[in-house]
Amino acid sequence: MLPLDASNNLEPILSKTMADIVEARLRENFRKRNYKPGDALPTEMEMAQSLGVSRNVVREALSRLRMLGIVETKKKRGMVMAKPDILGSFEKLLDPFMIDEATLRDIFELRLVLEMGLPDLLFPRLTDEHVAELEKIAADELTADNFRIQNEIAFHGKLYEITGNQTLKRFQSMLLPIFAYVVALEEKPIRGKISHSGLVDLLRTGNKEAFRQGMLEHLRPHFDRLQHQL
Amino acid sequence: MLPLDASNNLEPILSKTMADIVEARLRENFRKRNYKPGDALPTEMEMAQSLGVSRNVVREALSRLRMLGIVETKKKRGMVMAKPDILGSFEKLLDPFMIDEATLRDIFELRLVLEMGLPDLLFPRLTDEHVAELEKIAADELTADNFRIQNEIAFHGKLYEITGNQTLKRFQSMLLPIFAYVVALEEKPIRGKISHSGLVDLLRTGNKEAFRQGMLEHLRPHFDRLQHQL
DNA sequence: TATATTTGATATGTAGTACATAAGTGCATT
DNA sequence: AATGCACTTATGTACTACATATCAAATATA
Repeated sequence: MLPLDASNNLEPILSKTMADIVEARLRENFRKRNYKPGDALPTEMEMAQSLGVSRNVVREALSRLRMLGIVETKKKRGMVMAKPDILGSFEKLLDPFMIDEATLRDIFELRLVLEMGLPDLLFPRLTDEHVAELEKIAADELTADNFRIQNEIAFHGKLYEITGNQTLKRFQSMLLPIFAYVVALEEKPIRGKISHSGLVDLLRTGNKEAFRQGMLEHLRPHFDRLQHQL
Repeated sequence: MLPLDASNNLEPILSKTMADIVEARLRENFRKRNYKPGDALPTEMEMAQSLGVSRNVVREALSRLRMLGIVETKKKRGMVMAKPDILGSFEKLLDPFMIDEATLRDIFELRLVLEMGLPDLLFPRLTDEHVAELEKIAADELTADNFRIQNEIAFHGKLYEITGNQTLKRFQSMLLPIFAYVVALEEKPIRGKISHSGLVDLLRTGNKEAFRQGMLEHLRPHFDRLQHQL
């Protein structure tokens, strides 16, 4: 009655638990049958019986899928597929506290790359209102140092927001703690030669590449740090 | 004996299960005590008793953390903290099959942004050997259409690889299926004016911005599609 | 007939017991 | 000291029991 399917190409012994196997089988099934959000699923007992395991094991597997938002359960109604909030789940993992330094640095670089590629999404969707909003934020740039980070976040966050790409915006928000963490690890905070106001001016010219170069200057201190690590 | 901590700012009623609560409490504890990989954890029974819940509930919560690679368990040795493989877990979520179209499109754009920001990581770390490897891949560009996608993947994948940023590289690999999926959704496959060979030539000049503009041309068909959706 | 109420059935959520299995620990024997 | 044995312990799995929420059908009511 072992559900260990014969397709089990003998990989490194790694002892999978039943819950692991059931989880995989369920995912596999969902995909094969092309379940869509809202579709009803069998009951826990039915799954347990058809897989030949205890309800306990099935519940452990379902608990995982539930956490990821892949399925939802109501008391009597049974289970239904749900549309998982990918980024929400991803957020649970992006805790600087449990990421090794090498990966933190990688993510730091990833953010820089995003920032440099952003203009190509930004400019096609930029309006005068957007520029006005950015200008307002940039005007607060020179207040007390306590709020400097806040202001950084507000300004760059706004840039992502303007792209209209919700996923990108949320992704950036999630990277913020990591960015802050890595920056805090390093020594003195240096400002780039180009300020937020300078960036707004470049935006207003409508010259995408000029803006990109401005952004590069704005981020220069961070890029310079990277060089030292090579 | 309700473990519902008072810090529970009253959010929408959302009925959390005990497993949800225990999971949150455990994470909270791990962070508070600054557990590091390898540190030993209490036994399931101890957790259950100290939290006032059944071992079943604790196991469901631990099962989730285990899936994410946050903890590891051995038969008698008890549990220890582990270093989670963020991207590995993220991969489980990035299945085009269960992501809604809006998000798919967002991710598609995200990839384009990455590609356009890449030069700033690429050039500082580029060597002659890298260029040679890219050239070799580009040479295969014009073979049968069956392999065109393969070749695309190989070339762009190589670019990410050259950055030396493992996380970025893996992230890009994970986005590939989504990219392919979205492209397949759209109509005719059009090639940009600039081929891979053209990009290699630009690389060789050492002119970062020229290369970036080349990349923009290479990706032009994709960017154009975006415009239509605005 | 249509609406409201009650009742019953059902699936999930939680608790608890039991036992198999793996893996340390320490004792005993050589 | 090294090997082998029994003992202990924590996880993995199975099973039972019951609370709770909710759907559905039957009943009562206007």
